[in-house]
Amino acid sequence: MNQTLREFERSLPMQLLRAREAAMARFRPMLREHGLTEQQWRVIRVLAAYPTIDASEIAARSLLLAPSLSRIVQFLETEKLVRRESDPDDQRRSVFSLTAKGRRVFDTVAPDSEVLYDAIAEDFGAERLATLYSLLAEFSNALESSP
Amino acid sequence: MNQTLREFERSLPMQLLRAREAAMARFRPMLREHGLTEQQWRVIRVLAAYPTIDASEIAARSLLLAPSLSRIVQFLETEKLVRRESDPDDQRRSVFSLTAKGRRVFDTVAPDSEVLYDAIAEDFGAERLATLYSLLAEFSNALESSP
DNA sequence: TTTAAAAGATTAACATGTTAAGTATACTGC
DNA sequence: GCAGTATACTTAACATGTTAATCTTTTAAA
Repeated sequence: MNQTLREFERSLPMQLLRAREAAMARFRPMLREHGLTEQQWRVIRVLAAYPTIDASEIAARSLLLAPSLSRIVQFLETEKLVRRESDPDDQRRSVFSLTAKGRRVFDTVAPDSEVLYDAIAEDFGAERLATLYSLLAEFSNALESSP
Repeated sequence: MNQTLREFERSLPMQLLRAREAAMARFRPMLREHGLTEQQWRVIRVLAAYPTIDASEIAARSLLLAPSLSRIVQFLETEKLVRRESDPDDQRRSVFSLTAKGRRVFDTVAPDSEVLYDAIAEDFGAERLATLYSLLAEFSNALESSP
C-alpha cells in the first residue's frame, strides 16, 4: 500500500461517509420493518414538527434536493401519510402536513429510533458524541460560509 | 419549532450528512469538469494505489456496495480507463487495474483534488480537521465493532 | 467424490442523487 | 400594465443506493 492510498483512506469525506454508514446501518433495518426508507422518514420527522410547511422548507430541513423531495412527497401522498394543500398567498407553493395516519406512523417509529440512538450514545459515549456533534456543526458552518 | 424537531436537527446522522455535503459540494463541480462522478473517482483512486486488486477489495476500500461497483467498473471499462483480467487462482474473481489512460486521468485530477482539500484544511483549520478525523474514525470503529 | 453449503459477482427492481430543462406563478423596473 | 426576470417547483435522464434473487465457482462434509 503506497502513500497515495493512505492519503485517500484518510480523507475526511471518506471518514464522514464511513461514520454515517456505521450509524445508518443500525437504523435502516428498523425503518425497513416499518416500510420506510431513510429519506421518507426524514421527511416525516420534519412534517411532524410543523402544523404545515412548504416544500422548500422540507427540503432544506431534511437535506434533500428538490427533485428527490418531489418524488418522496408524491409517494407519501399516495400512501395517505401526507396531505398537500395549495398556498392561497402564493400559487407556486404547496403546503404539506401529516395526516392522522402519518402521525400514527411517526408515533410508532419515533420510539424505535430513540432506542437505537441511545444505544449509539452508549457505545461511543454521550460526551464524545456531543463533542463530535459540535465539531461537525462547526465544520459545516465553516465550509458553508466560505464558498 | 418544537422539541421534536430540535432533536431531529441535532441528530448525528443528519450532521454527518450535512458535513459530508458541505465538503463534497466543493469537489463535485471539479470532478464534473473532468467528466467523473464522485464514485467513479473513488474507484480510480483505489485502483491507482494497487498494481492489481479484486472487486471485493475495491468495494471495501471505496465504500461502495457490490452492485454499484459492478456498474461502475463496467462503465470504466467501456471508457478504457480500467482493465479487467480473470484471476487464475479463483475463477469467480476478476482483478482490475488502471490502463495508461486511467493513470493519466488520475494524474490529472489528483492535483485539483489536493488543492480543494488544502482549502478545506485552511478554512476549518488543519488541527481541528485532524481532531475531527480522529473522532470520526473512533466513532466508526466503535459502532462497527458492536453490531 | 459427490453433494450441499458458502463465497464472489452480477442482474433485477425500485428509490434516491444529481444536473439540466421545463412550467407556472410572482415580482421588478420601466 | 407589461416585458423581463426570478422563484417554486416538477419532469427528464442518467448514475448510484439498497435489497433480493440469480449464476458460477469453491469449499466442506459426508
